[in-house]
Amino acid sequence: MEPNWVSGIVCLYAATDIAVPGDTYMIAQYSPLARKLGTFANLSTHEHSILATLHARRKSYSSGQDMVQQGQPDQSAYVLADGWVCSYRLLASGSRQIVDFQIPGDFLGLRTMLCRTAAHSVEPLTDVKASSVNASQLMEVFAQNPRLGTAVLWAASRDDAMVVEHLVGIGRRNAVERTAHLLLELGARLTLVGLGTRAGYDCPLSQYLLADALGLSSVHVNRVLRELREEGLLTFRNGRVDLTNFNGLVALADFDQDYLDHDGPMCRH
Amino acid sequence: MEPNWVSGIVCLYAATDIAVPGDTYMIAQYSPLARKLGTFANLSTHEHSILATLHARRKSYSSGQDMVQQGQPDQSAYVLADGWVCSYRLLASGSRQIVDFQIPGDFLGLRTMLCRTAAHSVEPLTDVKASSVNASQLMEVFAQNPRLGTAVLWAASRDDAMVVEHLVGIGRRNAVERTAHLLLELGARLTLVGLGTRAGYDCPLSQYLLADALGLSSVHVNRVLRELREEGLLTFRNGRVDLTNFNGLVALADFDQDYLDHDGPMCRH
DNA sequence: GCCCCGGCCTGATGCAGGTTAACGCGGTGC
DNA sequence: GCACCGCGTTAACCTGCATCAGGCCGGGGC
Repeated sequence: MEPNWVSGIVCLYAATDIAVPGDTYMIAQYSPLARKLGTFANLSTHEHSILATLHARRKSYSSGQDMVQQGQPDQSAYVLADGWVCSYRLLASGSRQIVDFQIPGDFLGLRTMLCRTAAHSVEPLTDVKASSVNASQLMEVFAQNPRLGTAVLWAASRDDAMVVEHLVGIGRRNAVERTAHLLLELGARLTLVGLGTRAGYDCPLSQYLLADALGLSSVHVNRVLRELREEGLLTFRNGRVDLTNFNGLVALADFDQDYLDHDGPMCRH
Repeated sequence: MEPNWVSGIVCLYAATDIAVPGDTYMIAQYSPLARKLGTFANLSTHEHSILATLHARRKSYSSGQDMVQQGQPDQSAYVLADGWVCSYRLLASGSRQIVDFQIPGDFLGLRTMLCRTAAHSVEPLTDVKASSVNASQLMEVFAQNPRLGTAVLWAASRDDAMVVEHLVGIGRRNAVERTAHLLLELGARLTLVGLGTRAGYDCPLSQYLLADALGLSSVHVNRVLRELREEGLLTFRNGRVDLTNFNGLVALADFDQDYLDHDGPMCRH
């Protein structure tokens, strides 16, 4: 038998009870996914062990080789354990638009799993470790533990919010603001899974990739990065982003520090 | 008792059986929502009557007055019965980006309902009739009839696909292509609910609104519309869009006619 | 040693689209 | 009647970014 999306949504919606704080552990030892969900709701050891089952079928992919191709029907989703990935759309003109980057702890293709046809391609940017999660597996987790389900849906809706944020950025922010915003967002997301701090993070993106995500040419990305460096705001060199002046960047980019972590269903004010 | 998202998702996922064709009726008499979902899966009279219950609590809103404000927690969603609406984000700079327009048959704020904080504001562009749907009501529909639930989730994921499409457009298409694409997309969506044809449709959008959706200035939108008119591709005047040369537009905009209607979970090839 | 290639950096030039500033027109309030 | 306002339209000017073109550096193959 295959479980069922609708009643899953139904259960999840009611599942807003909070874990007993005493029932939690240090999260440093857990997977990025567990860390991420843990910032959203304290997770019990039992819940951590359920999450661990999602990592059962781990595979490796090397950079360059596509994981999902635009238009292909594909039913399984992935949880990214290690490495960076991007999802993008190709246009007839040959140019491409990167819709989002995925970092450890992120889901890949949750939506694809639902609508059965990939709306965009997915390509690893580094060597990648990911666990494939099929629908029934995920559904069972949801059914066993609605709180986890809520957390996962929260994560998914956070991803959507980021797509909207990129839309707003490309539509209404200039190149410098947009670049600063993207790099701050990546920083915030990486910090959530313990891979970055306010001071900076390691970032395997080339200027070409940044360009495709920002809707700019790589030449102009280069100029923008130089500007940001000369203004003493951030330095991006040798695969490392240093947020020299964090507050200055936040002001420049009109970055909402909260939108990534504090508006989940369990964090009502 | 309040039903629950997770098990709802779980049920929905399995619900891919197709309605018995004999069990359907002419759809002309039904609501836009029913027409839209009907193009995706034949609906029985029983299913139509369930859908009708969603329109129980109908309200009117007049253009100008906001329905949902950015950042406000709000738990109810809406089904749009009549009129046009837009969802947008305001920036600190004062400019705004319209994320999407909603037309009759569309849901408003499904995502907001899930994550409890509005990511963007919603404003009626015309006088509007909408039915507010709270979570438990929707969940009950899902529980009673998973096929309907699947259809609704399909509609929701189609909306997401459109946001991605807008992102791609703003990032990588020029003003003319982007404008043509948006107007074609609106045409396709309106046709689905019986409010348009390949020849054209009524459209209450001002050039200012188009500009905010396309990431352009209104002056430039004017130029672009003139170009499209002079090329004999489309005419937008007095609240009416005439698609003079439909195929030409599709070619110009690299418009994928299928992405709106034929990739739902029930339409696997 | 060589070449090749991917990534970074820079300058020159051109154009798409922003900005500002007008004008016209229909509607509406008084 | 006039004044006002929203919307469409156009022209003149300016600029942010693309495009083209080339140089630099480091790593890998041989």
